[in-house]
Amino acid sequence: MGRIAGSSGARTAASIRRAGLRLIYRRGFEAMSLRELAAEVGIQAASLYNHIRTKQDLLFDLIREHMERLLAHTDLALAAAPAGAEDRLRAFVASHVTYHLERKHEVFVANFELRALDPRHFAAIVALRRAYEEKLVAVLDLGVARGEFRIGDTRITAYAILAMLTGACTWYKPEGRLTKQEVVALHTGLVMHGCLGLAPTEGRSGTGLAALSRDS
Amino acid sequence: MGRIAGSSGARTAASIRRAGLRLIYRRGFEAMSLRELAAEVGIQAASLYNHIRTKQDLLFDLIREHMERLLAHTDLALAAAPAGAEDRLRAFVASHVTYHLERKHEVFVANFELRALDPRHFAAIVALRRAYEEKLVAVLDLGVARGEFRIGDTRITAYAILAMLTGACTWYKPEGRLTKQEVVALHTGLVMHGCLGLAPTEGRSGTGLAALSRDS
DNA sequence: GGGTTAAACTAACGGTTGGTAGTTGGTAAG
DNA sequence: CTTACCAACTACCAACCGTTAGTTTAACCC
Repeated sequence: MGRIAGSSGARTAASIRRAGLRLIYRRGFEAMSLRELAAEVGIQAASLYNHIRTKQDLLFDLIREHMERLLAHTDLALAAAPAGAEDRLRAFVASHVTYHLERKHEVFVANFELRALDPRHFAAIVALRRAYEEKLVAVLDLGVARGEFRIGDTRITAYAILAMLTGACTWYKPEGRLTKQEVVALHTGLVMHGCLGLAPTEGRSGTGLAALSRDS
Repeated sequence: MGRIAGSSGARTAASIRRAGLRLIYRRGFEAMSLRELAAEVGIQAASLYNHIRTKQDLLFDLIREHMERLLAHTDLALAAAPAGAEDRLRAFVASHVTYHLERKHEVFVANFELRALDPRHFAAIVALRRAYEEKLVAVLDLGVARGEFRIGDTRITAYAILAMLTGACTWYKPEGRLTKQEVVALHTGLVMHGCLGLAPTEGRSGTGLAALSRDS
């Protein structure tokens, strides 16, 4: 048999990427075999090589593409936000959560299959991640510089915020109890109050509201 | 060759678990081969089967053991805490972060290799995870009932908090810039202020402190 | 419509995988 | 001091892995 009637390179390539993402998400990169992927697409395993260079390259491309889209999305959101730190943090949180809730598979793969990348590819992705984290750190630094935020260490706080926000897409289901907007609002509330609050105290404090007013 | 001079079943079994945990953490469960594991332990692959039933069972045992230890650790911390919601939340956060920073490998495996479990084992672990989450939800519910916490949805908030706290052990390094105590303090601050603050508002607010005082 | 290219196929490669069978010698209880 | 058991070994499956080679046919371009 040769080429199949109606087949199109671009369509097959897209199908491979879509199926690959889903399979890696569900079974893990190492656990997914190329025969399995090919079956999902509806072609033979060897035919995959008309569209990908290696299995490793497929993973790398998927992750890199996701990271670049994420960076672009964030730049857009931040560019549209006012100059104030609180507004920018709000914009970042909303952008991050919204984007992540809509890209569950990509997020999972990009976060938890990094170790399957070879050193070269790994370094490239880590650089992109770093660039992304830096955007949040910059917002937090701005807030600290302007006296709007009370936080201990902006980098660690950024990591904590990102972990919290990203975590949402491990349990979020579109048909679930909460709407996307509610999830965004809830996380925005947690982050804003976490950052606007007091610096962590080592001692005991009274009631929450008392502790808050102590600083205002 | 038969049994090797000085070999002991208990010691080998422990060595297998230790090496297995490290290898699964570093390379992933599917990527780790039993020959690789055996080499790390210093025996032949087939000899592993004197100590484990299957590869799958090794993973399950490692995760289950971790979850049970985590539950016990938390129970202890909560039992020692006062009855107030804020104190109990503080105790939970400190317990969780401390324990997790010390068990980086276990945490990673227990969180990200769940999909490698077959349905039976998967269900068992999910039940344990649920039980753990429930402990935090209970603390949050208590705080809401006593009017100490201002949060939207206790279950989602619990997920968000857990994601944030657990995230710490993906970047924490014992020899790093911050001490364990500082990491605990920082996360405690974020969580406490996040929970003691306002319920999330949909509109825009002024400065952070103004927003806080609006509700107090 | 002839020639080129794209995209599928079949067949197979060397290597690895988790797991089993059967054997052997050290360990320890009686 | 015997004997039963434990924990290692060697040897070997059948299945599967990612990948390559070579072939065939549909689609596209001039």
